[in-house]
Amino acid sequence: MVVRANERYDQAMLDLQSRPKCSECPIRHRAVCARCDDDELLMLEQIKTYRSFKAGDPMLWRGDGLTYVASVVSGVASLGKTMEDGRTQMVGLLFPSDFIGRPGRAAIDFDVVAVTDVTLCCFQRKPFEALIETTPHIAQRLMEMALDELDAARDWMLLLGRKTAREKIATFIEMLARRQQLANASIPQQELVLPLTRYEIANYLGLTLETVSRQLGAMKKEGILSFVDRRRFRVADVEALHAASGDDCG
Amino acid sequence: MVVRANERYDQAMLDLQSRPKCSECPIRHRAVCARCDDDELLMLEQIKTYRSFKAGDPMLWRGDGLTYVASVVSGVASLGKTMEDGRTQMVGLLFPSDFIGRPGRAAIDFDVVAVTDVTLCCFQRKPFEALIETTPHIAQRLMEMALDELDAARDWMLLLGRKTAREKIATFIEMLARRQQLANASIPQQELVLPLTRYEIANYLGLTLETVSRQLGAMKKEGILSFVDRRRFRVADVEALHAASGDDCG
DNA sequence: CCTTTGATTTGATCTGTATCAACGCCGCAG
DNA sequence: CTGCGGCGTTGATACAGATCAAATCAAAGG
Repeated sequence: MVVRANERYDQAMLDLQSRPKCSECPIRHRAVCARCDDDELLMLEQIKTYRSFKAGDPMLWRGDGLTYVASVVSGVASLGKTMEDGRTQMVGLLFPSDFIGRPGRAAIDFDVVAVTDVTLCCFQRKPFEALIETTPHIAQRLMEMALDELDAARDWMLLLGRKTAREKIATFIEMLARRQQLANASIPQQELVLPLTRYEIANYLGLTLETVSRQLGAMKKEGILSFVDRRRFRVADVEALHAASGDDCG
Repeated sequence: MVVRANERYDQAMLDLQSRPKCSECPIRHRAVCARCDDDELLMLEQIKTYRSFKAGDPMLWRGDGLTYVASVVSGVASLGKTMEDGRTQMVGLLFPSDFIGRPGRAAIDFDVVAVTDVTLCCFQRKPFEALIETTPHIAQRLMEMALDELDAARDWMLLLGRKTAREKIATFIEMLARRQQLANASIPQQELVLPLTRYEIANYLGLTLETVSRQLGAMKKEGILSFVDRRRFRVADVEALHAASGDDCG
Protein backbone atom coordinates (compact mmCIF):
# COMPACT_ATOMS: atom_id res chain seq x y z
CA MET A 1 0.00 0.00 0.00
CA VAL A 2 2.38 2.71 -1.26
CA VAL A 3 4.46 3.27 1.85
CA ARG A 4 8.11 4.07 1.42
CA ALA A 5 10.83 2.64 3.58
CA ASN A 6 11.60 5.77 5.59
CA GLU A 7 7.93 6.13 6.49
CA ARG A 8 7.93 2.61 7.82
CA TYR A 9 10.96 3.51 9.87
CA ASP A 10 9.28 6.60 11.39
CA GLN A 11 6.32 4.41 12.15
CA ALA A 12 8.44 1.95 14.04
CA MET A 13 10.02 4.75 16.06
CA LEU A 14 6.61 6.12 17.02
CA ASP A 15 5.50 2.68 18.15
CA LEU A 16 8.60 2.27 20.22
CA GLN A 17 8.46 5.44 22.21
CA SER A 18 4.67 5.33 22.03
CA ARG A 19 4.18 8.72 23.68
CA PRO A 20 5.98 11.55 21.90
CA LYS A 21 5.85 15.11 23.17
CA CYS A 22 2.63 16.96 22.35
CA SER A 23 4.57 20.14 21.76
CA GLU A 24 6.27 18.58 18.76
CA CYS A 25 3.16 16.93 17.38
CA PRO A 26 2.42 17.71 13.72
CA ILE A 27 -1.30 18.12 14.41
CA ARG A 28 -0.85 20.11 17.60
CA HIS A 29 -2.65 23.18 16.24
CA ARG A 30 -5.49 21.58 14.35
CA ALA A 31 -6.58 18.63 16.46
CA VAL A 32 -8.84 18.44 19.48
CA CYS A 33 -6.00 19.89 21.54
CA ALA A 34 -5.65 22.98 19.34
CA ARG A 35 -6.77 25.46 21.98
CA CYS A 36 -5.05 23.86 24.93
CA ASP A 37 -2.39 25.76 26.81
CA ASP A 38 0.78 24.06 28.07
CA ASP A 39 -0.78 22.92 31.35
CA GLU A 40 -3.74 21.38 29.62
CA LEU A 41 -1.44 19.69 27.14
CA LEU A 42 0.36 18.05 30.03
CA MET A 43 -2.90 16.61 31.29
CA LEU A 44 -3.57 15.13 27.87
CA GLU A 45 -0.07 13.76 27.64
CA GLN A 46 -0.73 11.73 30.79
CA ILE A 47 -3.57 9.77 29.26
CA LYS A 48 -2.45 9.37 25.67
CA THR A 49 -0.97 6.40 23.84
CA TYR A 50 0.04 6.06 20.23
CA ARG A 51 -1.38 3.19 18.29
CA SER A 52 -0.86 2.24 14.68
CA PHE A 53 -2.71 0.24 12.05
CA LYS A 54 -1.73 -1.13 8.68
CA ALA A 55 -3.61 -0.25 5.53
CA GLY A 56 -6.80 -2.29 5.40
CA ASP A 57 -6.92 -3.02 9.11
CA PRO A 58 -10.32 -2.59 10.73
CA MET A 59 -10.05 -0.09 13.57
CA LEU A 60 -13.53 -0.11 15.08
CA TRP A 61 -16.68 -2.02 14.25
CA ARG A 62 -20.19 -0.70 14.36
CA GLY A 63 -21.64 -1.16 17.81
CA ASP A 64 -18.27 -1.87 19.41
CA GLY A 65 -17.78 -0.58 22.90
CA LEU A 66 -15.41 2.38 22.62
CA THR A 67 -12.68 2.10 25.18
CA TYR A 68 -10.84 5.05 23.71
CA VAL A 69 -11.31 8.15 21.59
CA ALA A 70 -8.50 9.34 19.31
CA SER A 71 -6.99 11.84 16.93
CA VAL A 72 -5.59 10.76 13.58
CA VAL A 73 -1.90 11.70 13.58
CA SER A 74 -0.97 10.33 10.18
CA GLY A 75 -2.66 8.36 7.41
CA VAL A 76 -6.26 8.20 6.26
CA ALA A 77 -9.18 6.27 7.74
CA SER A 78 -12.72 5.76 6.46
CA LEU A 79 -16.12 5.71 8.15
CA GLY A 80 -18.39 3.26 6.40
CA LYS A 81 -21.90 1.87 6.61
CA THR A 82 -23.02 -1.46 5.21
CA MET A 83 -26.49 -2.72 4.34
CA GLU A 84 -27.62 -6.31 4.88
CA ASP A 85 -27.23 -7.19 1.22
CA GLY A 86 -23.69 -5.87 1.09
CA ARG A 87 -24.17 -2.44 -0.44
CA THR A 88 -21.85 0.00 1.30
CA GLN A 89 -21.49 3.75 1.57
CA MET A 90 -18.57 5.63 3.00
CA VAL A 91 -19.90 8.40 5.23
CA GLY A 92 -16.66 10.15 6.05
CA LEU A 93 -12.93 10.22 5.53
CA LEU A 94 -10.58 11.01 8.39
CA PHE A 95 -7.35 12.87 7.67
CA PRO A 96 -4.62 13.85 10.13
CA SER A 97 -6.06 15.98 12.98
CA ASP A 98 -9.57 14.53 12.62
CA PHE A 99 -11.18 13.03 15.70
CA ILE A 100 -12.67 9.58 16.29
CA GLY A 101 -15.27 8.87 18.92
CA ARG A 102 -18.03 10.63 20.75
CA PRO A 103 -17.81 11.81 24.31
CA GLY A 104 -20.88 10.60 26.15
CA ARG A 105 -21.52 7.66 23.84
CA ALA A 106 -20.00 4.27 24.25
CA ALA A 107 -20.64 3.10 20.69
CA ILE A 108 -20.60 4.35 17.12
CA ASP A 109 -22.94 3.48 14.29
CA PHE A 110 -20.43 2.81 11.51
CA ASP A 111 -17.18 0.97 10.86
CA VAL A 112 -13.80 2.67 10.96
CA VAL A 113 -11.13 1.19 8.70
CA ALA A 114 -7.53 2.21 8.03
CA VAL A 115 -7.28 3.18 4.35
CA THR A 116 -3.54 3.78 4.42
CA ASP A 117 -1.22 2.98 7.30
CA VAL A 118 -2.56 5.01 10.21
CA THR A 119 -1.19 6.31 13.49
CA LEU A 120 -3.62 7.36 16.18
CA CYS A 121 -3.16 9.38 19.32
CA CYS A 122 -5.55 7.53 21.67
CA PHE A 123 -7.08 8.72 24.92
CA GLN A 124 -8.77 6.34 27.31
CA ARG A 125 -12.42 7.31 27.08
CA LYS A 126 -13.28 7.65 30.74
CA PRO A 127 -10.36 9.89 31.76
CA PHE A 128 -10.85 11.92 28.59
CA GLU A 129 -14.50 12.51 29.42
CA ALA A 130 -13.52 13.60 32.87
CA LEU A 131 -11.02 16.00 31.35
CA ILE A 132 -13.72 17.54 29.16
CA GLU A 133 -15.76 18.42 32.20
CA THR A 134 -12.91 20.42 33.69
CA THR A 135 -11.33 21.77 30.53
CA PRO A 136 -13.58 24.08 28.51
CA HIS A 137 -10.88 24.50 25.85
CA ILE A 138 -11.26 20.86 24.89
CA ALA A 139 -15.04 20.86 25.05
CA GLN A 140 -15.20 23.96 22.87
CA ARG A 141 -12.83 22.59 20.29
CA LEU A 142 -14.72 19.32 20.21
CA MET A 143 -17.97 21.16 19.60
CA GLU A 144 -16.37 23.19 16.84
CA MET A 145 -15.04 20.04 15.18
CA ALA A 146 -18.41 18.31 15.43
CA LEU A 147 -20.10 21.27 13.76
CA ASP A 148 -17.48 21.35 11.01
CA GLU A 149 -18.09 17.68 10.37
CA LEU A 150 -21.81 18.34 10.25
CA ASP A 151 -21.24 21.00 7.57
CA ALA A 152 -19.07 18.61 5.62
CA ALA A 153 -21.70 15.87 5.92
CA ARG A 154 -24.31 18.24 4.51
CA ASP A 155 -22.13 19.21 1.58
CA TRP A 156 -21.75 15.52 0.92
CA MET A 157 -25.53 15.03 1.01
CA LEU A 158 -25.85 17.56 -1.82
CA LEU A 159 -23.16 15.68 -3.71
CA LEU A 160 -24.76 12.26 -3.19
CA GLY A 161 -28.30 13.40 -3.88
CA ARG A 162 -27.91 15.73 -6.83
CA LYS A 163 -24.51 15.77 -8.48
CA THR A 164 -23.60 13.90 -11.65
CA ALA A 165 -20.74 11.39 -11.73
CA ARG A 166 -18.43 14.00 -13.27
CA GLU A 167 -19.32 16.62 -10.66
CA LYS A 168 -18.80 14.09 -7.89
CA ILE A 169 -15.30 13.26 -9.10
CA ALA A 170 -14.35 16.92 -9.55
CA THR A 171 -15.65 17.80 -6.08
CA PHE A 172 -13.76 14.87 -4.60
CA ILE A 173 -10.46 15.90 -6.22
CA GLU A 174 -10.89 19.48 -4.99
CA MET A 175 -11.56 18.26 -1.46
CA LEU A 176 -8.51 16.03 -1.63
CA ALA A 177 -6.30 18.87 -2.81
CA ARG A 178 -7.56 21.07 0.01
CA ARG A 179 -6.83 18.43 2.66
CA GLN A 180 -3.42 17.52 1.30
CA GLN A 181 -2.29 21.14 1.01
CA LEU A 182 -3.40 21.66 4.58
CA ALA A 183 -1.20 18.82 5.77
CA ASN A 184 1.99 19.78 3.95
CA ALA A 185 3.05 23.38 3.48
CA SER A 186 0.85 24.72 0.70
CA ILE A 187 2.93 24.26 -2.42
CA PRO A 188 0.80 25.18 -5.40
CA GLN A 189 0.67 22.76 -8.33
CA GLN A 190 1.85 20.11 -5.96
CA GLU A 191 1.73 16.44 -6.88
CA LEU A 192 -1.29 14.84 -5.26
CA VAL A 193 -1.94 11.27 -4.22
CA LEU A 194 -5.17 9.29 -4.34
CA PRO A 195 -5.12 7.51 -0.99
CA LEU A 196 -8.10 5.40 -2.08
CA THR A 197 -8.54 2.64 -4.65
CA ARG A 198 -11.09 3.13 -7.45
CA TYR A 199 -13.45 0.93 -5.48
CA GLU A 200 -13.10 3.06 -2.37
CA ILE A 201 -13.57 6.30 -4.29
CA ALA A 202 -16.73 4.87 -5.81
CA ASN A 203 -17.86 3.88 -2.35
CA TYR A 204 -17.33 7.41 -1.08
CA LEU A 205 -19.13 9.05 -4.01
CA GLY A 206 -22.10 6.71 -4.36
CA LEU A 207 -20.90 5.38 -7.73
CA THR A 208 -19.39 2.16 -9.12
CA LEU A 209 -15.70 1.68 -9.69
CA GLU A 210 -16.21 1.50 -13.46
CA THR A 211 -17.85 4.92 -13.53
CA VAL A 212 -15.02 6.37 -11.43
CA SER A 213 -12.45 4.92 -13.78
CA ARG A 214 -14.23 6.30 -16.84
CA GLN A 215 -14.61 9.79 -15.39
CA LEU A 216 -10.99 9.97 -14.29
CA GLY A 217 -10.02 8.77 -17.75
CA ALA A 218 -12.16 11.47 -19.36
CA MET A 219 -10.60 14.22 -17.25
CA LYS A 220 -7.17 12.95 -18.12
CA LYS A 221 -8.01 12.97 -21.82
CA GLU A 222 -9.39 16.52 -21.51
CA GLY A 223 -6.14 17.69 -19.95
CA ILE A 224 -7.70 18.59 -16.59
CA LEU A 225 -5.69 16.01 -14.68
CA SER A 226 -2.32 14.51 -15.57
CA PHE A 227 -1.34 11.20 -14.03
CA VAL A 228 2.19 10.15 -13.11
CA ASP A 229 0.98 6.70 -12.26
CA ARG A 230 -2.39 5.33 -11.21
CA ARG A 231 -2.19 6.89 -7.80
CA ARG A 232 -0.11 10.05 -8.26
CA PHE A 233 -1.34 12.97 -10.33
CA ARG A 234 -1.38 16.72 -10.77
CA VAL A 235 -4.26 19.14 -11.38
CA ALA A 236 -3.31 20.60 -14.75
CA ASP A 237 -6.32 22.91 -15.08
CA VAL A 238 -7.64 24.18 -11.75
CA GLU A 239 -10.29 26.38 -13.39
CA ALA A 240 -11.76 23.57 -15.46
CA LEU A 241 -11.75 21.28 -12.46
CA HIS A 242 -13.69 23.78 -10.42
CA ALA A 243 -16.11 24.42 -13.26
CA ALA A 244 -16.75 20.68 -13.42
CA SER A 245 -17.52 20.46 -9.71
CA GLY A 246 -20.84 22.30 -9.98
CA ASP A 247 -20.01 24.44 -6.96
CA ASP A 248 -20.45 28.17 -7.10
CA CYS A 249 -18.17 31.14 -6.45
CA GLY A 250 -14.31 31.27 -6.44
CA MET B 1 -51.35 24.67 4.17
CA VAL B 2 -53.55 22.34 6.22
CA VAL B 3 -53.91 24.34 9.40
CA ARG B 4 -57.13 24.15 11.28
CA ALA B 5 -58.84 27.10 12.89
CA ASN B 6 -58.02 26.26 16.49
CA GLU B 7 -54.35 25.91 15.63
CA ARG B 8 -54.38 29.39 14.15
CA TYR B 9 -55.94 30.59 17.36
CA ASP B 10 -53.25 29.03 19.54
CA GLN B 11 -50.71 30.59 17.24
CA ALA B 12 -52.18 34.06 17.73
CA MET B 13 -52.11 33.58 21.49
CA LEU B 14 -48.47 32.64 21.43
CA ASP B 15 -47.61 35.67 19.36
CA LEU B 16 -49.49 37.93 21.75
CA GLN B 17 -47.88 36.87 24.95
CA SER B 18 -44.66 36.15 23.08
CA ARG B 19 -42.85 34.74 26.10
CA PRO B 20 -44.67 31.83 27.71
CA LYS B 21 -43.31 30.06 30.76
CA CYS B 22 -40.52 27.59 30.04
CA SER B 23 -41.89 25.23 32.66
CA GLU B 24 -45.02 24.71 30.57
CA CYS B 25 -43.20 24.40 27.27
CA PRO B 26 -44.06 21.30 25.24
CA ILE B 27 -40.41 20.76 24.27
CA ARG B 28 -39.01 21.48 27.70
CA HIS B 29 -37.47 18.03 28.11
CA ARG B 30 -36.13 17.43 24.63
CA ALA B 31 -34.77 20.79 23.47
CA VAL B 32 -31.47 22.50 24.16
CA CYS B 33 -32.77 23.33 27.65
CA ALA B 34 -33.49 19.70 28.49
CA ARG B 35 -30.87 19.41 31.23
CA CYS B 36 -31.35 22.85 32.73
CA ASP B 37 -32.50 23.20 36.32
CA ASP B 38 -35.01 25.84 37.36
CA ASP B 39 -32.41 28.57 37.88
CA GLU B 40 -30.87 28.01 34.49
CA LEU B 41 -34.30 28.01 32.93
CA LEU B 42 -34.90 31.46 34.40
CA MET B 43 -31.75 32.75 32.73
CA LEU B 44 -32.96 31.44 29.39
CA GLU B 45 -36.38 32.91 29.94
CA GLN B 46 -34.78 36.35 30.21
CA ILE B 47 -33.34 36.26 26.71
CA LYS B 48 -35.99 34.36 24.79
CA THR B 49 -38.66 35.59 22.40
CA TYR B 50 -41.20 33.65 20.42
CA ARG B 51 -41.36 34.21 16.73
CA SER B 52 -43.62 32.62 14.17
CA PHE B 53 -43.53 31.99 10.45
CA LYS B 54 -46.16 30.94 7.95
CA ALA B 55 -45.75 27.87 5.78
CA GLY B 56 -43.40 28.69 2.93
CA ASP B 57 -41.75 31.66 4.65
CA PRO B 58 -37.99 31.79 4.39
CA MET B 59 -36.49 31.88 7.87
CA LEU B 60 -32.76 32.26 7.21
CA TRP B 61 -30.72 32.52 4.04
CA ARG B 62 -27.36 30.99 3.41
CA GLY B 63 -24.64 33.36 4.52
CA ASP B 64 -27.01 35.55 6.53
CA GLY B 65 -25.65 37.00 9.70
CA LEU B 66 -27.29 35.07 12.54
CA THR B 67 -28.62 37.47 15.11
CA TYR B 68 -30.32 34.68 16.99
CA VAL B 69 -30.30 30.95 17.53
CA ALA B 70 -33.55 29.08 18.22
CA SER B 71 -35.46 25.95 19.11
CA VAL B 72 -38.38 24.79 17.00
CA VAL B 73 -41.45 24.79 19.28
CA SER B 74 -44.03 23.70 16.73
CA GLY B 75 -44.15 23.00 13.02
CA VAL B 76 -41.53 21.72 10.61
CA ALA B 77 -38.68 23.56 8.92
CA SER B 78 -36.26 22.46 6.23
CA LEU B 79 -32.55 22.98 5.68
CA GLY B 80 -31.80 23.20 1.98
CA LYS B 81 -28.89 23.69 -0.37
CA THR B 82 -29.17 25.02 -3.90
CA MET B 83 -26.74 24.74 -6.82
CA GLU B 84 -26.18 27.53 -9.36
CA ASP B 85 -28.34 25.83 -11.97
CA GLY B 86 -31.26 25.42 -9.60
CA ARG B 87 -30.89 21.82 -8.48
CA THR B 88 -31.69 21.59 -4.79
CA GLN B 89 -31.19 19.09 -2.01
CA MET B 90 -32.73 19.18 1.41
CA VAL B 91 -30.03 18.39 3.98
CA GLY B 92 -32.17 18.27 7.09
CA LEU B 93 -35.66 18.52 8.51
CA LEU B 94 -36.29 20.27 11.81
CA PHE B 95 -39.08 19.03 14.04
CA PRO B 96 -40.20 20.43 17.40
CA SER B 97 -37.28 20.52 19.87
CA ASP B 98 -34.64 20.69 17.11
CA PHE B 99 -32.12 23.52 17.27
CA ILE B 100 -31.21 26.15 14.67
CA GLY B 101 -27.88 27.93 14.63
CA ARG B 102 -24.30 27.36 15.67
CA PRO B 103 -22.69 28.89 18.68
CA GLY B 104 -19.41 30.43 17.61
CA ARG B 105 -20.41 30.90 14.00
CA ALA B 106 -22.19 33.94 12.69
CA ALA B 107 -23.44 32.33 9.49
CA ILE B 108 -24.85 29.06 8.18
CA ASP B 109 -24.24 27.40 4.84
CA PHE B 110 -27.79 26.52 3.87
CA ASP B 111 -31.26 28.03 3.73
CA VAL B 112 -33.86 27.46 6.43
CA VAL B 113 -37.49 27.54 5.28
CA ALA B 114 -40.74 27.02 7.17
CA VAL B 115 -42.42 23.92 5.70
CA THR B 116 -45.55 24.21 7.81
CA ASP B 117 -46.45 27.12 10.07
CA VAL B 118 -43.60 27.32 12.55
CA THR B 119 -43.09 28.79 16.00
CA LEU B 120 -39.56 29.36 17.22
CA CYS B 121 -38.21 30.06 20.64
CA CYS B 122 -35.42 32.50 19.77
CA PHE B 123 -32.40 33.50 21.82
CA GLN B 124 -30.27 36.50 20.92
CA ARG B 125 -27.02 34.99 19.78
CA LYS B 126 -24.55 37.00 21.85
CA PRO B 127 -26.23 36.57 25.24
CA PHE B 128 -26.86 32.91 24.43
CA GLU B 129 -23.19 32.34 23.70
CA ALA B 130 -22.30 34.04 26.97
CA LEU B 131 -24.72 31.72 28.73
CA ILE B 132 -23.07 28.66 27.21
CA GLU B 133 -19.73 29.63 28.73
CA THR B 134 -21.19 29.69 32.19
CA THR B 135 -23.76 26.90 31.88
CA PRO B 136 -22.26 23.48 31.18
CA HIS B 137 -25.72 21.92 31.07
CA ILE B 138 -26.49 23.88 27.93
CA ALA B 139 -23.11 23.28 26.29
CA GLN B 140 -23.38 19.55 26.98
CA ARG B 141 -26.87 19.28 25.58
CA LEU B 142 -25.85 21.25 22.52
CA MET B 143 -22.94 18.91 21.90
CA GLU B 144 -25.20 15.91 22.30
CA MET B 145 -27.70 17.36 19.83
CA ALA B 146 -24.94 18.17 17.32
CA LEU B 147 -23.66 14.59 17.49
CA ASP B 148 -27.18 13.22 17.07
CA GLU B 149 -27.60 15.36 13.98
CA LEU B 150 -24.28 14.09 12.69
CA ASP B 151 -25.49 10.50 13.08
CA ALA B 152 -28.71 11.35 11.28
CA ALA B 153 -26.78 13.06 8.48
CA ARG B 154 -24.70 9.91 8.03
CA ASP B 155 -27.74 7.68 7.88
CA TRP B 156 -29.07 10.02 5.22
CA MET B 157 -25.83 9.74 3.26
CA LEU B 158 -26.34 5.98 3.06
CA LEU B 159 -29.90 6.61 1.88
CA LEU B 160 -28.90 9.15 -0.76
CA GLY B 161 -25.91 7.21 -2.03
CA ARG B 162 -27.15 3.64 -2.11
CA LYS B 163 -30.86 3.15 -1.54
CA THR B 164 -33.44 2.58 -4.27
CA ALA B 165 -36.43 4.90 -4.67
CA ARG B 166 -38.65 2.42 -2.87
CA GLU B 167 -36.21 2.04 0.03
CA LYS B 168 -35.89 5.80 0.29
CA ILE B 169 -39.63 6.27 0.58
CA ALA B 170 -39.99 3.47 3.14
CA THR B 171 -37.13 4.86 5.24
CA PHE B 172 -38.65 8.33 5.07
CA ILE B 173 -42.05 7.13 6.25
CA GLU B 174 -40.48 5.22 9.14
CA MET B 175 -38.52 8.31 10.17
CA LEU B 176 -41.68 10.39 9.98
CA ALA B 177 -43.62 7.93 12.12
CA ARG B 178 -40.84 7.95 14.71
CA ARG B 179 -40.77 11.75 14.92
CA GLN B 180 -44.53 12.12 15.04
CA GLN B 181 -44.97 9.50 17.71
CA LEU B 182 -42.33 11.27 19.73
CA ALA B 183 -44.23 14.53 19.60
CA ASN B 184 -47.67 13.21 20.55
CA ALA B 185 -48.16 10.47 23.10
CA SER B 186 -47.24 7.25 21.33
CA ILE B 187 -50.54 5.93 20.06
CA PRO B 188 -49.86 2.90 17.91
CA GLN B 189 -51.48 2.69 14.47
CA GLN B 190 -51.96 6.41 14.70
CA GLU B 191 -52.93 8.48 11.69
CA LEU B 192 -49.83 10.17 10.28
CA VAL B 193 -49.45 13.37 8.29
CA LEU B 194 -47.06 14.14 5.47
CA PRO B 195 -45.91 17.64 6.36
CA LEU B 196 -44.20 17.93 2.96
CA THR B 197 -45.51 18.18 -0.59
CA ARG B 198 -44.45 15.52 -3.11
CA TYR B 199 -41.94 17.99 -4.45
CA GLU B 200 -40.42 18.54 -1.02
CA ILE B 201 -40.27 14.83 -0.27
CA ALA B 202 -38.46 14.31 -3.57
CA ASN B 203 -36.10 17.11 -2.64
CA TYR B 204 -35.34 15.43 0.67
CA LEU B 205 -34.79 11.99 -0.84
CA GLY B 206 -32.78 12.94 -3.91
CA LEU B 207 -35.64 11.92 -6.26
CA THR B 208 -38.17 13.63 -8.53
CA LEU B 209 -41.75 14.30 -7.50
CA GLU B 210 -43.06 11.87 -10.13
CA THR B 211 -41.01 9.02 -8.69
CA VAL B 212 -42.24 9.85 -5.19
CA SER B 213 -45.83 9.82 -6.36
CA ARG B 214 -45.39 6.49 -8.15
CA GLN B 215 -43.73 4.81 -5.18
CA LEU B 216 -46.35 6.05 -2.74
CA GLY B 217 -48.98 4.84 -5.20
CA ALA B 218 -47.34 1.42 -5.37
CA MET B 219 -47.21 1.08 -1.58
CA LYS B 220 -50.86 2.06 -1.38
CA LYS B 221 -51.79 -0.53 -4.00
CA GLU B 222 -49.79 -3.19 -2.13
CA GLY B 223 -51.69 -2.42 1.06
CA ILE B 224 -48.66 -1.16 2.98
CA LEU B 225 -50.05 2.34 3.35
CA SER B 226 -53.66 3.47 3.35
CA PHE B 227 -54.42 7.08 2.57
CA VAL B 228 -57.30 9.11 4.03
CA ASP B 229 -56.47 11.98 1.74
CA ARG B 230 -53.27 13.05 -0.01
CA ARG B 231 -51.65 14.16 3.17
CA ARG B 232 -53.10 11.94 5.86
CA PHE B 233 -52.43 8.22 5.95
CA ARG B 234 -51.89 5.17 8.10
CA VAL B 235 -49.22 2.47 8.04
CA ALA B 236 -51.28 -0.63 7.38
CA ASP B 237 -48.37 -3.07 7.34
CA VAL B 238 -45.49 -2.06 9.59
CA GLU B 239 -43.52 -5.24 8.83
CA ALA B 240 -43.68 -4.81 5.08
CA LEU B 241 -42.76 -1.15 5.42
CA HIS B 242 -39.69 -2.01 7.39
CA ALA B 243 -38.73 -4.79 5.01
CA ALA B 244 -38.94 -2.26 2.18
CA SER B 245 -36.64 0.20 3.94
CA GLY B 246 -33.53 -1.93 3.49
CA ASP B 247 -32.49 -1.36 7.10
CA ASP B 248 -31.48 -4.27 9.25
CA CYS B 249 -32.63 -5.62 12.62
CA GLY B 250 -36.08 -5.56 14.26
C1' DC C 1 -72.05 26.80 -9.25
C1' DC C 2 -68.10 27.90 -11.98
C1' DT C 3 -63.31 29.15 -12.52
C1' DT C 4 -58.81 29.29 -11.20
C1' DT C 5 -54.68 27.55 -9.56
C1' DG C 6 -51.48 24.60 -7.63
C1' DA C 7 -50.73 19.86 -6.31
C1' DT C 8 -50.88 15.21 -7.76
C1' DT C 9 -51.28 11.28 -10.68
C1' DT C 10 -50.48 8.80 -14.79
C1' DG C 11 -48.38 7.67 -19.22
C1' DA C 12 -44.59 7.60 -22.84
C1' DT C 13 -39.98 8.18 -23.67
C1' DC C 14 -34.98 9.06 -22.78
C1' DT C 15 -30.55 8.70 -20.56
C1' DG C 16 -26.85 8.31 -17.11
C1' DT C 17 -25.09 5.02 -14.62
C1' DA C 18 -25.16 0.24 -13.17
C1' DT C 19 -24.24 -4.25 -14.55
C1' DC C 20 -22.01 -7.92 -16.97
C1' DA C 21 -17.90 -9.39 -19.30
C1' DA C 22 -13.17 -9.32 -21.06
C1' DC C 23 -8.82 -7.91 -21.03
C1' DG C 24 -4.39 -5.39 -19.61
C1' DC C 25 -1.03 -4.01 -16.20
C1' DC C 26 2.12 -4.75 -12.57
C1' DG C 27 4.26 -6.36 -8.40
C1' DC C 28 5.37 -10.51 -6.10
C1' DA C 29 6.45 -15.45 -4.97
C1' DG C 30 8.26 -19.36 -6.48
C1' DC D 1 11.28 -16.12 -16.21
C1' DT D 2 6.68 -17.29 -15.24
C1' DG D 3 2.34 -17.65 -13.28
C1' DC D 4 -0.85 -15.57 -10.15
C1' DG D 5 -3.85 -12.27 -7.88
C1' DG D 6 -5.30 -7.67 -7.12
C1' DC D 7 -6.22 -3.53 -9.35
C1' DG D 8 -7.66 -0.90 -13.27
C1' DT D 9 -9.45 -0.09 -17.94
C1' DT D 10 -12.60 -0.67 -21.68
C1' DG D 11 -16.73 -2.21 -24.17
C1' DA D 12 -21.66 -3.85 -24.69
C1' DT D 13 -26.06 -3.93 -22.73
C1' DA D 14 -29.83 -3.26 -19.27
C1' DC D 15 -32.63 -0.65 -16.39
C1' DA D 16 -34.12 2.59 -12.59
C1' DG D 17 -35.38 6.78 -12.40
C1' DA D 18 -35.36 11.32 -14.93
C1' DT D 19 -37.70 13.99 -18.19
C1' DC D 20 -41.45 15.54 -20.98
C1' DA D 21 -46.37 15.83 -21.48
C1' DA D 22 -51.22 15.46 -20.32
C1' DA D 23 -54.97 14.56 -17.60
C1' DT D 24 -57.23 14.72 -12.85
C1' DC D 25 -58.24 16.47 -8.43
C1' DA D 26 -59.35 19.60 -4.72
C1' DA D 27 -59.38 23.68 -2.11
C1' DA D 28 -60.39 28.87 -2.52
C1' DG D 29 -62.51 32.71 -4.42
C1' DG D 30 -65.86 35.01 -7.07
